[in-house]
Amino acid sequence: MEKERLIFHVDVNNAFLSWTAVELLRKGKRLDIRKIPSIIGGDEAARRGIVLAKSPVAKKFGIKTAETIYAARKKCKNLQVFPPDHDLYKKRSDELFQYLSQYTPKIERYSIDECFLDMTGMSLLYPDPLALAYKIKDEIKEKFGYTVNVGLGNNKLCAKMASDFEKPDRVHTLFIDEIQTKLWPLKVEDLLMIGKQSAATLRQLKIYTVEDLAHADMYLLTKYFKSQAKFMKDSAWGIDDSPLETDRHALAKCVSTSRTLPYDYRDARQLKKVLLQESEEVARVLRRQHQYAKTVAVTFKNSQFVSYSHQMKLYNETNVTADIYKAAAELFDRAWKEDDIRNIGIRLSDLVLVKEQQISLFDKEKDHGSDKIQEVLDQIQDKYGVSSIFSASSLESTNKNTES
DNA sequence: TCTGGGGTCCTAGGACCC
DNA sequence: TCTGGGGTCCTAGGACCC
Repeated sequence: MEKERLIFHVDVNNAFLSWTAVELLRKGKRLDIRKIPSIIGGDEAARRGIVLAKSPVAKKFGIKTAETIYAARKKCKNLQVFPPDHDLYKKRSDELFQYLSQYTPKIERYSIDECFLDMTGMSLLYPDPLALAYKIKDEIKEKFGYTVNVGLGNNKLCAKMASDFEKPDRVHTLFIDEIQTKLWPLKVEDLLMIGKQSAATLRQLKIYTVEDLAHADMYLLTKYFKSQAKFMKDSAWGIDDSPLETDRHALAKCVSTSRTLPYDYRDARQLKKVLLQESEEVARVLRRQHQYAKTVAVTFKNSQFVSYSHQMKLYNETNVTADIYKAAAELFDRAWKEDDIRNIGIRLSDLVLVKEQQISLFDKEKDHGSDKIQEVLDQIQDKYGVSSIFSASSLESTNKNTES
């Protein structure tokens, strides 16, 4: 018989807001913004005005993550809005990951503020899992000044569902023998991977709770959810065999970036200029990870909030800015509907770790040469900023096509 | 002062091949 | 005379996560 697994899920409560609160206190601010109606929100003037995180008090006013700050203010007049600080969040996230790594090397960084820990077979070291969970929770509070929820389960799904139960600053379990009492009473949309669309379809099928889903007719589910049906039904029974992905980041499957523009652009040159900057950014991420991309995509969101995209497969994988920009510019020319563009982005996918070397020795040498040059350029840019050197030539040469 | 940004995975349809 | 069909690759779009 296979041994039962034991998984912890650690989830920072209101991460962006908590981390900002701790930082403000550290800098001498008296007020703890976790205790007032407050949110972390994007820059409204830059048209990024949505709620990124909310305090428990703000939540009581009915404020929801991802809604507009405008809407949030309507719900709460004296709402305090603080800007995000992504560098700070990255630092806090690294720090937390380092701290948790002392308990097990089998740790998955699921997102900036969530980790899975595989504590299977560690009963000699930690005979009481629940006590360990409380220790972790309390240590984090004492050491770092913010609270977390810890969920325990026999797999990732259950651990994650458990950490979501009651917040903040709590430890919960959802072991396999607790599924019927703790999971089944929940609304079906509370289940991981059941979003708005799926929930709406399920409602039409008169499936409202996780228990309803657990007993739903498989034939009916399959008709509406195809291959997802089995996954959904398994979830309702707390079944999940997925392994921890300890090197998730190193094996990224895609790298992307996009910008909401300060106003809607309708000028090819202006839009391509943004694409060039974005090409540089995503290319550098690839180079840092020693990855190469085989597929390049350009994504658009127009003033009507309609999204569309075009992608193409390259003959040779690359992480060179000029190659990526060239592909992006070509895709732009093919795809852009000459509408007003609110957001434009680049996505690189089909990533590989090692470049498949080209036919001749000569090509190899050449590639090595350009890799070296690129490395030096990256170092200079790291030191003096991205705008210090820029291959303006690549912009000029590709721009000619659309100028006229 | 309306609606972010970075990801993963799946599906459907067309092209192409045998 | 009445239109196979399975497999693979590629692209566009969408659902879902934090």
